[in-house]
Amino acid sequence: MEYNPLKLENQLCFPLYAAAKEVVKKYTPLLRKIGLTYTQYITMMALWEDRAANVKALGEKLFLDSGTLTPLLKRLETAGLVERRRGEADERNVMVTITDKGLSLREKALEIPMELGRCLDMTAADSKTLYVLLYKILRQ
Amino acid sequence: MEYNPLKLENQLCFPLYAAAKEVVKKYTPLLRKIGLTYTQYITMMALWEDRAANVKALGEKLFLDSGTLTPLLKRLETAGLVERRRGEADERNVMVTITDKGLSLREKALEIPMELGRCLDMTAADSKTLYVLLYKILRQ
DNA sequence: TATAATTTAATTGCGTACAATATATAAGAG
DNA sequence: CTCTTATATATTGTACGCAATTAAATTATA
Repeated sequence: MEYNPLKLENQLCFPLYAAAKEVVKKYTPLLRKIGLTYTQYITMMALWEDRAANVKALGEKLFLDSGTLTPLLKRLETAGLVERRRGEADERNVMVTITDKGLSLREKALEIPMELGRCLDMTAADSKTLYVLLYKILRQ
Repeated sequence: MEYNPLKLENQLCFPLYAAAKEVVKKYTPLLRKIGLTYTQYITMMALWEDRAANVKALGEKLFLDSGTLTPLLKRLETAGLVERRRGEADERNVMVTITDKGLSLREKALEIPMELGRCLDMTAADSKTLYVLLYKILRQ
């Protein structure tokens, strides 16, 4: 029997693609409670770490481009979670700053990682291995 | 220093989400040559294995629902790669059948897995480990 | 066997994703 | 000090991706 490189079962990318979607799907009902999508959630996570960043820096951190971030940030702004302001020194930059409301949302989000962990059910060792391998891919 | 569950660095889902997108992005220029998106590509892969399947079966195999598949399959039909026909025994089903053109596209796609492998650059052992872990997630 | 419950796709609405392009600002070259 | 080049966002267009709903066909049940 000849090896078939186009068999779904022989793909590495397919389970990567599918697993990512399935896990994001598990987040959805949890994030709904705090009114965020998954992409908005990781954006807020970046801003919970550093209260301000320009679009470019956010994009590099989150692996997203302005085509995704600009409308997303406008939605977060409409929700009162962030502010967007053109940079004063360099007007090409748009500084995104988290608001008090955005900061306080963090308290409500604190339970989410643990709740998700419960429905993911992987050993610590497997999680660590997976984590390392995924960052190997991201570093390329 | 207290453990911060909401740090991007401490997430497992984030690199999963980001790596999946990055890998799909690597496929894009290769798939463009044969006129497919990544999702269309895995759909064709399913049909290269089994020349016909209904939407439900495709959805289960590919982890996609009809909201994604219906318009995607219509595009593949417009491109002449598949045919869609209501089932005769059970008219709820829509049978998707690959055309000759769809079958012959497989030849052009044969190089893609190897080309991608070259720009992914993981050891066989790492690939295998990752594969197993991703399917652990998918089985839940 | 009439009716209720289930199943299968399609549709709707919203939010990503991203390539390609446009626009505005800033930096660099001559 | 112009003119070119580079940089940072925004916009446009296409294609997902999925929750929720709808519609039609089938199956189960009283």
